[in-house]
Amino acid sequence: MLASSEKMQRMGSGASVVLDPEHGPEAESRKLPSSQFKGVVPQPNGRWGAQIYEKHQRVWLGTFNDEAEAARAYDVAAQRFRGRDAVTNFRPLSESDSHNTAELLFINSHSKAEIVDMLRKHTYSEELQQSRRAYGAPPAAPRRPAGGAGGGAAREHLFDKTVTPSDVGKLNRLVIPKQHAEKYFPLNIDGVGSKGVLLNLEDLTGKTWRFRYSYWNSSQSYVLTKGWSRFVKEKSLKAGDVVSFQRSTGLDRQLFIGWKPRSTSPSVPEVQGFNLAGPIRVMRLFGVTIAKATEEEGNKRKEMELSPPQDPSPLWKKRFVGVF
DNA sequence: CAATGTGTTGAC
DNA sequence: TCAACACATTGG
Repeated sequence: MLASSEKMQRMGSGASVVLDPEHGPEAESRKLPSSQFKGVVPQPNGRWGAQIYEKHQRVWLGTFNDEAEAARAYDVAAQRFRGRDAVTNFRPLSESDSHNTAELLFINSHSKAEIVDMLRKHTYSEELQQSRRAYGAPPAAPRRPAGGAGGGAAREHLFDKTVTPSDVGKLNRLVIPKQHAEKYFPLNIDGVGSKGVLLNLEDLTGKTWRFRYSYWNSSQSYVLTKGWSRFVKEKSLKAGDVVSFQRSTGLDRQLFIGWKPRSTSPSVPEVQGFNLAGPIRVMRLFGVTIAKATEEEGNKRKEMELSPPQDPSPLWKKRFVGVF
């Protein structure tokens, strides 16, 4: 929604910078050349440092030979620290582009500390590259039919959901329980501003399913929307069936989706360790108790202005040492 | 010794 | 929040 306001941004002041009005020979090269990029500061040795501020404190993002490289580092950090509407040097990263989408998801899937660490070690690009193979993977990325045991990386089970009638109804959406959504599919951090991303998940047949994943402010819930109905249709999903989400533990963090039929047990359903407990009623999130009714249609409750699910960044008090 | 990045200040 | 600046600390 705010995309239009993403102008950009060279620092205004830079233009008129007076390059050292030398008084005379005495005026040594004392002044360092200031950068025209936001978050970039000159280093005595001619290199460039990148930094971002958070809560009155500077977070050092490392040093770089190339000024623009430092600026990009700042942009990445800004994206992670401040979300979609961060003011950046280059990026407005449109989420409609699957390529950028992948990067946004990558960024938001890592802690601030992790992102900063990558920037400082100059490994960000490399790690992003790997993540691309899992997420917004272009059709060019073929995958093994993940079937059997063998070979590749193992999968870790993320979570399951027993689908509700509305999950398989005409609404074309699957509600992902908040607790799981925020743990495994982190979206943009400032409550609003996240328009969702595309998730690629592979099923047992090796087919890749692409779902739009976003947060609905109106219902305070995370949902899979676009693409979901096709999955429901093809798998003939019915209320009570269980869908499960897994992820490769390998370097490529390919996501997988599976499902199994409803348990035959009439009372408390339970299948092979699957958590088939009923709908969530109450949960605590970051110390806030959240009441959540059963997923029903006319559940039009007023928005209750929860504190945004802000990343609890614990380790940004002073410096971050040994945090990684 | 050179490079890094922290301490600190003042402008915005 | 932010960059400028000085320099203590780090690392080879």
